[in-house]
Amino acid sequence: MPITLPLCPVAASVRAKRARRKEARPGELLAAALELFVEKGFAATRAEEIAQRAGVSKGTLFLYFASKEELFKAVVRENLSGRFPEWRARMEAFEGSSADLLRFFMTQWWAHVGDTPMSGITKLMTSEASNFPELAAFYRQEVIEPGAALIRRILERGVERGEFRSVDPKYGVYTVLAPMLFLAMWKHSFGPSAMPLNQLDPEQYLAVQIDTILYGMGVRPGLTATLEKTP
Amino acid sequence: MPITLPLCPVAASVRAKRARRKEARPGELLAAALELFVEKGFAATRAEEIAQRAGVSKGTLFLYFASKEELFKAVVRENLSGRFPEWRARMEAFEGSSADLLRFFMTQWWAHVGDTPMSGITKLMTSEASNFPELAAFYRQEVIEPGAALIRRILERGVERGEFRSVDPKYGVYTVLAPMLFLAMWKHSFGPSAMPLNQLDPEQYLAVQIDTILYGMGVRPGLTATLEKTP
Amino acid sequence: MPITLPLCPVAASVRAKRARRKEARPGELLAAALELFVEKGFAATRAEEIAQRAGVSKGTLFLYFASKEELFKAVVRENLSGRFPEWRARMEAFEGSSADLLRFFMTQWWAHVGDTPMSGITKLMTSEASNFPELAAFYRQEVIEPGAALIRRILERGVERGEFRSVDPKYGVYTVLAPMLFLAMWKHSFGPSAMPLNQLDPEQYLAVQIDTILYGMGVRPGLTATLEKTP
Amino acid sequence: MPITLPLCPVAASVRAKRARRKEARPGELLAAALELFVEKGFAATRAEEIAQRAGVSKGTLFLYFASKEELFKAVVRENLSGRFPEWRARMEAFEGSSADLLRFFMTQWWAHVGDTPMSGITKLMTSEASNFPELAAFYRQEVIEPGAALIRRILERGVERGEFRSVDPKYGVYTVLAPMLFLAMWKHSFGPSAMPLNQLDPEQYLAVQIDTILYGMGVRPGLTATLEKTP
DNA sequence: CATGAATGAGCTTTCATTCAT
DNA sequence: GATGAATGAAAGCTCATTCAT
Repeated sequence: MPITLPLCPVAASVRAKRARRKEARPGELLAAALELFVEKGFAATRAEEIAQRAGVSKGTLFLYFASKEELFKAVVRENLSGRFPEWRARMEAFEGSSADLLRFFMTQWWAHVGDTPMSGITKLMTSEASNFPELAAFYRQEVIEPGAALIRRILERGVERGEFRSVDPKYGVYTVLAPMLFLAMWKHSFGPSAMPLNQLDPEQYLAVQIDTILYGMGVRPGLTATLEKTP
Repeated sequence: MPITLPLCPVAASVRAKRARRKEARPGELLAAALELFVEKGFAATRAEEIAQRAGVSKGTLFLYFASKEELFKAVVRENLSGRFPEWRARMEAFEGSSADLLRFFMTQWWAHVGDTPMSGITKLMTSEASNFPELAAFYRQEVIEPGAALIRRILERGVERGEFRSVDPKYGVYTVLAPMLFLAMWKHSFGPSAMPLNQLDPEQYLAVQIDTILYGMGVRPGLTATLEKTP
Repeated sequence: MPITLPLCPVAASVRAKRARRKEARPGELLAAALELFVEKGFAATRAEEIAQRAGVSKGTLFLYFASKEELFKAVVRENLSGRFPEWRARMEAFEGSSADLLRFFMTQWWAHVGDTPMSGITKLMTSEASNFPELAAFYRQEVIEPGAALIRRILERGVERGEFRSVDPKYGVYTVLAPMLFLAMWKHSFGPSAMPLNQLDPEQYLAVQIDTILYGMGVRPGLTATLEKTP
Repeated sequence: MPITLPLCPVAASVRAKRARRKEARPGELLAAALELFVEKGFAATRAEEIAQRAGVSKGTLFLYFASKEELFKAVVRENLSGRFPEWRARMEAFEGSSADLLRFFMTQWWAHVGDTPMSGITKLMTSEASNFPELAAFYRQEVIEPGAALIRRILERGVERGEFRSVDPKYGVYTVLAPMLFLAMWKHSFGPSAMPLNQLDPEQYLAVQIDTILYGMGVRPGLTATLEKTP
């Protein structure tokens, strides 16, 4: 009479449990690191504190990440650069007008980056870039360049399809980038100290920015697909 | 027979020199600290380096400032420029179109703040705001709010005079503020490390931003004073 | 109906393999430890590395040896070659001239000890003697003294047979010992890092040493059996 | 009426006292470091311990030496490499026979290096060379090469003046070097564990070695300046 | 028995701050 | 007042050792 699988239930469960634990560690550490880096900055965050928040000891952290810098890079990869392929694909697959695509891009950024702790990393990198040149180079290569490329393609798409007026491709990118970076920085700097009346509502802020950019690109509301033909 | 003073001519001259410079000390320290804090951030700047650059010893620094934090606060307070009344007056006196006024405002800001070490304070405060919340609130009240008010008046002027399309007064301000803060931050963070091809030229950047903003406000180039003459 | 054992064929085979190798474990660990201790010294050798090279886990190492120190002691004890009686017999049986015997002794040492991993133990013990005094005394008694006795007998034979000039029996031994120990140490310390031009060729080195010693003993080349025939 | 110098006795004495203290520090630290490095090896010696033994705090050590490695290098320079010029000059100025020069060289080495804690550094470097390649390279360049050059010149002098038989210049050096290194190593390894009867007396040891080397070089006692003319 | 994830004491180095001079 | 030598609390990282599985 055949004994049903698994052949070794006990050993299997043991290995599974261990594995599950081991696999969970990096994630827990990455989450703790993200929180603390955002809260206190890269330099001011102690490795032991990260470990503590992740519920492990100092040594364990270095079992999974070779150094504090590597941990930081992993945080960025996990939350930003690792997701670019997916984002790029989604942008490529977008079928609506370029105005809608830009709107989609910026609101998606807010939903998935700006409104999450990851926006703190953006602020942090901007603040500490000059102190950690290696990290800055990494961030530039893994986040800024791909991000800029993504924006550039959106703008080119708009121009190619006759939806946007022609803009300098290099500086046009900043027209989109600046409001996003501003929002990330604001949120983690002066935003929190604002009086209730002066609070900046991110959604409204973005809406106005998007409107102005699109208007600036020559897109009139309600006339999304046509471009002004005036002299 | 009385021994003529001073007993030690050398020491005496040193003392004289010291006395002469004594009142200048805090200022020199603040200037040195500003430079270094901007260059490297608060945490990464060593107290000794500040003292050195100010031409005094480490001990002297702590004679004038109880701690590095107190020095930081003093640096920011010292650099809270009180020029807003003057700027406001100049803006009020401006007689050209509102588009020209906005252009004037932003290029003037670049000439007198953005392109000077003053922009370092902006970068510094934005970077360290979360570590010095009271200071951030102070800076917000003394610098940001007045600046925002100035921008708001320019926009209102444009709308009142029928030159700009009507925008949300609160969030329209950020349309102007964001590119400026972005530029100040960029200049002190990723800018310096960029490859020559990726270098951002501030004047060109600002020109494109201004164009887009104005275009977004409904202003067409060459038609500066009129709005929406297109069909 | 009885369920045929084993319940877990895979685990069972693992267990079998383990059992088969179980007795080999300490030996494999000792061999790996010898190699690594010699290469890098006691302090610089990591326990995990030893385990790895022995093909077991870190935990297993501590199952067989209570601590790294105990492992070190075991390594040295394990390698205290008991070949002295055999060597002594061979020396006693030697029938040629004492000069040839000395030459034979030193080249044999090189062939069977100096040029083998065994010399590592000499280097290791010499290096770590001050950290493990009891072990050093043990090594001295078990290896050095018998070795010195062997050399002493060779010298005495030469003197007795009128082949060597008379030398202090106690310190003459070191005339032979020093070049050998030097070679063993050099090989494991500065030798490997020497520029090609500075490389020391052991055979040539030994040849010159032997020549000088013999010459120093009054033996002239080609006149091996006679002493001091010169005016 | 002239006031006699110094113009500022108090300030001068203060400065002097401070200066004396500051100047004494490196020496105290170097002495403590030498002791401890010899006692426990490079890796096993903790920086704090060195500081403690020198009577200062951990931080002070790093005020004078950039790192533990630099401290070690300074120890070597202070005690070995820094003295080579003087030693070389003394050897150059030597006017006696080459046999006496060699004897002089080796006994001087014993007096000024071998019989001092510095011999421990020799042993230490030989033991740990493979662990600290940078230090090993430094030691080779600053100590071994100059030392070997010195010995080579002595041998060449003897051969040129017809006092020594001609020997391979490369391996001849080791004939002199090996007994010295052996003695240094012995003293710090197996020497201390010897029974009183087996104790090696360095002076006697060296005397026998020198005799053998000279005899090996063809020098007969009492005939120091003439070389055998036998076929 | 064997594993390897986890631990935490321990190490070098930095730097704000103090204080004798 | 001014100095700068001295301090010692951290911080990042390593690795022998433990122990749940």
